[in-house]
Amino acid sequence: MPELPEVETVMRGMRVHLEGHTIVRAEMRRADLRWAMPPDLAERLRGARVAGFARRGKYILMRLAGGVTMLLHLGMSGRVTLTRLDPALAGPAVPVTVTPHEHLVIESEQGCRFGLVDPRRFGFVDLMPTADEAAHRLLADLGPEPLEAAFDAGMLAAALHGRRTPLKAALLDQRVVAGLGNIYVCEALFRARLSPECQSGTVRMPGVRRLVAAIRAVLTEAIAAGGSSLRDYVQPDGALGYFQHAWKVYGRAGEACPGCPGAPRCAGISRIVQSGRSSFFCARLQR
DNA sequence: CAAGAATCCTGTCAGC
DNA sequence: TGCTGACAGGATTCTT
Repeated sequence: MPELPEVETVMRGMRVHLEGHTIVRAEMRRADLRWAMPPDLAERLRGARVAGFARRGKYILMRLAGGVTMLLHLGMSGRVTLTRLDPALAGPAVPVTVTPHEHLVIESEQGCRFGLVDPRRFGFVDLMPTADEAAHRLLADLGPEPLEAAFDAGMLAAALHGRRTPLKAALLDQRVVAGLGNIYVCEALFRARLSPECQSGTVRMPGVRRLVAAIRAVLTEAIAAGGSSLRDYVQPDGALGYFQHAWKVYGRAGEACPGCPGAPRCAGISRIVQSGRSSFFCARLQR
């Protein structure tokens, strides 16, 4: 579920509430996520100081002072809750989540409680030496970070070159660019006026430039809005992201296209299925 | 090799 | 109200 903007929002929340803290309690309630959590996860977290956080694509990296990194992926339904245990400390006292789907709980000496909730259990948690982060099998093949300078039209054009797969599928491929998911690919393609069905390798340079700009813009705006809330995603403090109100095409099948007001030949927003996932687009505007 | 389908799992919602 | 089937933000693995 969570795509780059939601993962970035969660990571920032963890940074604010946990950085510099010392873990005093860790409890693994259910280890069998997509892949099993390391059996010794809880004991390796206990006593560690949280040194800092990073994000790579849709992955959160929590670095511990002892040279260990906890890798966290939220899958489709993963959610993080952060609550204050001590009501004397700043911030509202939030009731502790009661759900059978809270699989990992971490508490800090400074009074923060972290919970990982994931009903579908497509997410996962792993540990690795911080020095080996780049070589982790799930991180090693990731493409460029779309909000970093290295991601530009030349790089994207090279990644798309020779590909016959539909553009939609290429952009969902985390080796092409890291962090995009179904929602933001649909939105970026709409902004770039490119069809999700067009063959990746045939997109000309002006289109690739529009696409790079559109990806950057939609992600930047979504992060500023705290991500998109739908179904079960909320920010770690419980607040709703509000970027879902800014969607132009995602989930809007049958509605009028906001890009061609009054155009007689615009059939509105279409929904098609590509490699098992819904694509939303305007067939008049996106070619 | 590359493209698409199947798969993991649970919750929600539309339609009958 | 209750049941059934479709569908959901992901990413790997299996088929063609």
